[in-house]
Amino acid sequence: MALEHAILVSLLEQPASGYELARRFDRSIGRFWTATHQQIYRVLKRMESDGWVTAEEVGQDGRPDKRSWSATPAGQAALADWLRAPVQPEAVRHELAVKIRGAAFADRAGRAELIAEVERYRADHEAVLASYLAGERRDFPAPDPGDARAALQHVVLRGGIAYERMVLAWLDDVLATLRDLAR
Amino acid sequence: MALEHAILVSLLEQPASGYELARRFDRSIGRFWTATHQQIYRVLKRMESDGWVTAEEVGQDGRPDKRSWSATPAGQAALADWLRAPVQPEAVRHELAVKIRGAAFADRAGRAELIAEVERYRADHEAVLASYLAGERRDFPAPDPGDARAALQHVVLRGGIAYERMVLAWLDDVLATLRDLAR
DNA sequence: CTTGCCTATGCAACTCGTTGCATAGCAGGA
DNA sequence: TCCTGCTATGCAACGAGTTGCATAGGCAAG
Repeated sequence: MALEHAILVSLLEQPASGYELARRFDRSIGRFWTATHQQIYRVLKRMESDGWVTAEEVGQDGRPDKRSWSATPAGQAALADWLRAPVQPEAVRHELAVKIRGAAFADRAGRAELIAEVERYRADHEAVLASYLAGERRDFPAPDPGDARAALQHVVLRGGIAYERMVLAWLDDVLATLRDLAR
Repeated sequence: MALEHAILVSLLEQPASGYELARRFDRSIGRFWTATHQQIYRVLKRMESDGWVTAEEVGQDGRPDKRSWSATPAGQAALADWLRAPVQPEAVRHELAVKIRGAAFADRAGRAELIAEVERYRADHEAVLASYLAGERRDFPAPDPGDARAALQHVVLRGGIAYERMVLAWLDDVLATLRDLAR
């Protein structure tokens, strides 16, 4: 599994507590790798016993103490090994595609409800695209050819933007098809 | 979970044995919903006890007997209920994106190996796109406005085609970015 | 004639991931 | 003052998904 490696990347970019990691997985990283706080805490513990990460107790005032995690050299080496391994074929789970094919076996009312649901779904993706574009303007206003980390983060973000644009165009195609059947 | 519903859609399109379903999940349906034969057999059994599907023993000569499954009216009703429910947010697991951000913490040699791996990955997606386009020519040579099932299958396939084209364009962007860092 | 592959179904063990719950201090609003 | 919500960590139980293996007949190639 690769959750370990996603955590390593995140910690190398910036050390963090389990809680902070969980929020990153809700926001930025979670766009291409989801994880709940439970998984993160459990995996961090395993990674600690493997020597991939170390924790430092950080006292805070006005807030509970936290354990700030960093990747160790052994962790970075494990990441390097994993980078060299072949990319696993993705396990796709595209629920909406199943529903669209399922619409062939629904009645008029069911299809009308599906159209409404696709519209809601489309609005969600429009919001995601807007937040990606805002993030791009904020974090990458001018390309810096010397900054490898920024260049790599930016190309991943461009992938997210391209994905969302593709999804929106396809959803328009889906809506046109569904509406055509309703006539 | 939605594996039940993916199976219902597939059986409504065409009754099948567990084995045949597994092959469909390897090929066409598996492009947007993966499942192994183990999962399929187990879920079919549960669906049978829920009354969503029924089996018919089919003797074959030259081959082992099989159990041909069909969706029941109760199964079709369950599918209709599910179609009406909100689409769950997808759990994205995009390993390559993690690796690309991880490349910021790899050395020259590691990045060179990642470039080779991305090229291999790109070739895979090029092959998938070619097979989609061949399938489109084969199955949808001329649009038939009266055939709802075909129209819906076609729009899902167009989604797959759009996805693969987007991925290929993005991988070119990724390769250009990685090669730029190697200079 | 043996070896490997395809059809066809299934059990058992395991890992991964989710859900529900618990604790605990502090901040801000009704 | 009480209630809600945020930071921060974690246990326990469950369900989903994977991996390895087993069985069993037929077919084709070497």
